[in-house]
Amino acid sequence: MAIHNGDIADALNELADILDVEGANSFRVRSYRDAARTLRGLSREAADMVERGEDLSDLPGIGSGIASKIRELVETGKLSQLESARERTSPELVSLTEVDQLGPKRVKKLHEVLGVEGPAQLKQAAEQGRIASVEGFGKKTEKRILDELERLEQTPSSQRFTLDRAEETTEPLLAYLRGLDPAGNVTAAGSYRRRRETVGDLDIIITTDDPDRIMEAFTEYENVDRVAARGRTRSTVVLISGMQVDLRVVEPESYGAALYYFTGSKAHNVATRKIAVDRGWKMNEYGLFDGKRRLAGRSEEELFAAIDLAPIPPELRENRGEIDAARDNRLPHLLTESDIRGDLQTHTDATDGQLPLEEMVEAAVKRGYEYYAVTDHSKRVSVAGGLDADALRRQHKSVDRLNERLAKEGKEIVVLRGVEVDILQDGTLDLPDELLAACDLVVASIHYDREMSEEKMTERILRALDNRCVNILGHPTGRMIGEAREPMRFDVQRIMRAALDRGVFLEVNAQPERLDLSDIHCRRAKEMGLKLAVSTDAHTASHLSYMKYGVAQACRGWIEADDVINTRPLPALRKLLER
DNA sequence: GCCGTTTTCGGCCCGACTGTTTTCAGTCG
Repeated sequence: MAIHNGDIADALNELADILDVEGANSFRVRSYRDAARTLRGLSREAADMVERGEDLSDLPGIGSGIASKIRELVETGKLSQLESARERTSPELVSLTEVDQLGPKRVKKLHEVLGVEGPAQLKQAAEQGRIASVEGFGKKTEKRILDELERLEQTPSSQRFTLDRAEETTEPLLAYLRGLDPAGNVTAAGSYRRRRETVGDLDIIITTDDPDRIMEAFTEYENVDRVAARGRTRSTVVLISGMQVDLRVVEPESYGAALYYFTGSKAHNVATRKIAVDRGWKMNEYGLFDGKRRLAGRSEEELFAAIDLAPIPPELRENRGEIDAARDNRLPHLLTESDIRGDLQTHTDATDGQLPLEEMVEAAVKRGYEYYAVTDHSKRVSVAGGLDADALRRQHKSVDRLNERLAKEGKEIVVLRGVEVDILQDGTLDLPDELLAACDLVVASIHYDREMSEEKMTERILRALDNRCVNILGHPTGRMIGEAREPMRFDVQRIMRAALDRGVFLEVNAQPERLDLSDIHCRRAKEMGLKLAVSTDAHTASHLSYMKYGVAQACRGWIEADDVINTRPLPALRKLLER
C-alpha cells in the first residue's frame, strides 16, 4: 500500500485550491475539500477499500466522481486532472491565497489585470502602486498586501501552535479577560477547546454588560502586536507570539449557541445545523430558532437537548460519527486524567532526563499515581547516554532499594523496572533478551534509521513485536509536529493487528510535539480492540503534567478508560504485561 | 461535485467586518 489517506486528501485539496482561483463553481470546490476532510478523518485506508473493491461513494461527501479520482490515485499514484490543472494555473499563483485578505477572487483579478504570477510580482506591483488602481482594490488594500508580504517573508504563514504553546499564550489572556468582568463568562472555543493537536488561531467567547470597554481593553492587551479588526461584537488581534485571536461578545441567552458555533468543527456544525433545518428550524451563533421564537441558546446542553442529542464532548465534534452516536445514546464515556493510575514511559538523569530517579518518583507521588515506570534509553541512543546492560542492572537495583524505602515510608506507589529499548535497523532489540525478560515493563521504540521502504519498516517493527519481552511500542510513528519529522511509513493496520495478536500495546505518547499515536490511529486501535498505554515520556518532573495532552488525544480517538492499560490497578496491569 | 422520507434538479450556512463603494463584494471563520 503506497498511498495513504493524507496523500489523497492533499491532492484533492490542491485541486480545490487551483479550481478556486480559476473561478470554478464554489460548491464544486467545496466538494473536493469536504471529500479531503472525510479522508483525513477516516479510520481505514481508502487504498485498502479500493483493493477490496469496496464502494468509496458510500463515504460521506464522496460520490461517483471523486471516488473514481481516488481510484486513479490509488492505482496509478497520479491524478491526471490535477496535473493538467497545475499546468493551467501555477502553484505559485495559487499560493497567493495564503496572503491575508487575498482570496481566490482577488488573486484571479490580479492575475488577469496585472499579470501577477506569484509573490515576487505581487510585491513589485504593490510597491509600484499598481494594485490600488485595480477595480475593487484601493490604497488601503495595497498597503495591507505589502505589509502582509513582508511579514510572510519573516514568518511563514499558516503557523500552527502545539497545544502546550497555545496554552502558554491563551491562559494568561483568558485570566486577563476574566479580570475585566468577573461576572461574565469567558471561554476559549475553536480547536483549542476541541483539544486538537495543533491550534491555528483562537476564538474567545465572552458575555459582558459593557462590550465597548471589553473590546477596548482586549485590543490594548499588553501582548497584542497589531489589531486586525475592531467591532462591537467581534475584534481580531494578532499577539506577539503570532497567534491570531478573535474575541466575540455575545448576550447571555446566546452564550451556549456562540460557544457551540465557534467550537466547531465546521463539519460537525454543518451536520447538526442540518438536523435543525430538517425540522424547519434555524441554528446559528445566536441560538436555535423556530421562526423568531428562540428554542435554545443559553447553554450547549440546552441546544443538544432541543435537537434530541446527548451532549457531545468538544473532543468528538469532528463529524466522524458522533452525531449518530449521540442520537442513539451510545457516545463513549471518554477517558479522563483521573482514570490514569500511573505513567509508563519516563526518563531520568541516568540518560537524557534532567532529574534523578528519586525526584521523578516524588513528583509521581504528588500526582497520586499507584505505579510509575522508569524507562531510560538503551545504549544505541548514544546522544542520550543510553544504558548498556550493566548500567540498566544497576538502575534496577536502585529501583528495588527505592521501592523498599517507599514502602517503609508508607507511600502507596510502586516503581516499575522498565526500559525504552531501541529497535535496531534489522528489528532486533538493543539489549539482550534475558535482561529484558527481567524487566517489569519493556517499551520498544525506533529512534534511528527512520528512512526505509514501507515494506522493510513494517518487517522491522513486526520482528520487534515478535520478541516476547516487548510490552509497548513507544511513539509508534515517530512523527514530530511542526519539526517536519514526518511519521515513518509502515503498514499501520498490519502492525496494529500484529500487536493485538501478540499482546503488545501501542503508546499514546503525550509529549505535545509528538502526540503519537494520532487521534485517527487511536480510533482505529479501539475499533479493533487493541489497547493503548498513555504515557508522558517525561524527561523532567514538570513533563508528568503532559498526561493531559495524551488523554485529550485519546479522547479525540473515542478512547474510554477500559481501552487504556494504565487505568488498571497494578495487579491487573501486571497481568496484561505477561505475554 | 454531492445529495435526496417535500427532491434525480436545484439547492448547497451565514453573519461580521473591511474597504471600496453609493449599495456591495470579498474574505474570514
